Amino acid sequence: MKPSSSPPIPLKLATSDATSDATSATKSATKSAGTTPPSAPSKRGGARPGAGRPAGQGRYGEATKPVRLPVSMIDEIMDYVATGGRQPLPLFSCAVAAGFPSPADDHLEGSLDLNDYLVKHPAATFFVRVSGDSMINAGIHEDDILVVDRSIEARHGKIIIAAVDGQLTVKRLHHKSGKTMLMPENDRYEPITISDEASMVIWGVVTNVIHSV
Amino acid sequence: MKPSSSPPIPLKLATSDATSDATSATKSATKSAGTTPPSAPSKRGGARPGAGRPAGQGRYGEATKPVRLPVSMIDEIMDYVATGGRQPLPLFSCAVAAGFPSPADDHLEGSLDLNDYLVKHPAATFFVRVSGDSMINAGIHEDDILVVDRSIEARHGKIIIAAVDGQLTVKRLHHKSGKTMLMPENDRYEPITISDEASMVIWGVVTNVIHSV
DNA sequence: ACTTTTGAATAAAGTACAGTATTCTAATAT
DNA sequence: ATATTAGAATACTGTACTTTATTCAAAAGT
Repeated sequence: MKPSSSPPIPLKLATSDATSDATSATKSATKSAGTTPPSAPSKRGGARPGAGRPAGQGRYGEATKPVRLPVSMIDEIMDYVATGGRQPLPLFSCAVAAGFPSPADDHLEGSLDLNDYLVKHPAATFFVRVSGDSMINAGIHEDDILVVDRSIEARHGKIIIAAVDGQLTVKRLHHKSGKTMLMPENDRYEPITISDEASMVIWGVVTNVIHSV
Repeated sequence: MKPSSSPPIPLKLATSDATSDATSATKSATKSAGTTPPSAPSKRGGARPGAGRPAGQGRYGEATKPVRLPVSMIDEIMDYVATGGRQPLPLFSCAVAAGFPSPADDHLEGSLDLNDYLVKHPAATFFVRVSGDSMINAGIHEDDILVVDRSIEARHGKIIIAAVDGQLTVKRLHHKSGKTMLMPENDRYEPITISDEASMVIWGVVTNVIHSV
């Protein structure tokens, strides 16, 4: 699928090459000088400094440099470049503005890159799609996507992803007087007591919940 | 693979300049073979097909091609390439596995790229940081980040970002019998009736809520 | 027989170059 | 005076070419 909805790069169509044969034109003019009166050659477009194509008129509005890239990634890279690279999108805030009516800038907090914001440890991060509503009071709903970081230590009170009896669950981890429990946040569910620590494998700590409205 | 099976004639042009002194000296020494016996040159490393550096031994393990890139993005691109390009992280699911104990693969749903998932229209998307708890029952908490898409039509029932009297708010949009209202989802707040449509500017429709646990 | 040395073969990498595209102005035409 | 045109200047672009790096096996050494 090609989600390139916004083409910010103006692609210029290659026109045919009628205009660019300066050399041959000059040559023919020089050659024809013998047959044509010497005054014939047009004298338009005088020689002068400052003529020529201005810089920054290229596809990218700036200088370019050839770089070698693995062939398998070239398409993806071109896409990446065409969409302006990593796209930190603007971040606004609902905070009460100083005066009003308030221009957009009064609300502008800066810009935000989702990957930077949500994925602090790319090699240790994965996602989990939620099923069930056992953590509804923690704001975790069915079909939400959880951002999970394996590199964060699973401490008491953290919301974790754990495999219990081969079943993947999201619960809040409780360590209390030597006992380990997995606490749901929904009155209709009961806490799970972990009698044998070996029967539970903690996959990681939930850092964010992504909910679709 | 390589359409040109015929080996091109390897012509080496002596273009080096810095070494020209030494080279020419050596050359002349070598060339003036009168001094050196013709049998002298070592015969090791015999000529044979199949010798040479194997393909795929380069930095990327595959063929490369020079591509022109805007200079301002080269560093970023090299980073992008070095990290393996866009990194769709694994997505798991809590769904009940067929058997157990269940290996991780039983839960693997695929992979997910956050930007693809959350930002459908990059040019029309921005983020809003939430303040206040007027939408708490919609699962929107203080300091959550909202993903907002300007290109989605603000219909009745959608959660929207609107500027009312210069104040940015998130509410559910109600159109009812010709009246427009902004509905909070928290009993402690009152609906806002929009008497003058001109006093409200709808910025966009909320598509996702990102919550930090 | 085994190890070490050596140069050819070949791929990788970077860059220079030739060809192309574009703009500006003087010369010409209206 | 105004509009049009042609040509020079110069930036953009892709790729061919040079240079560098690496591997392999034959030859030489032990």
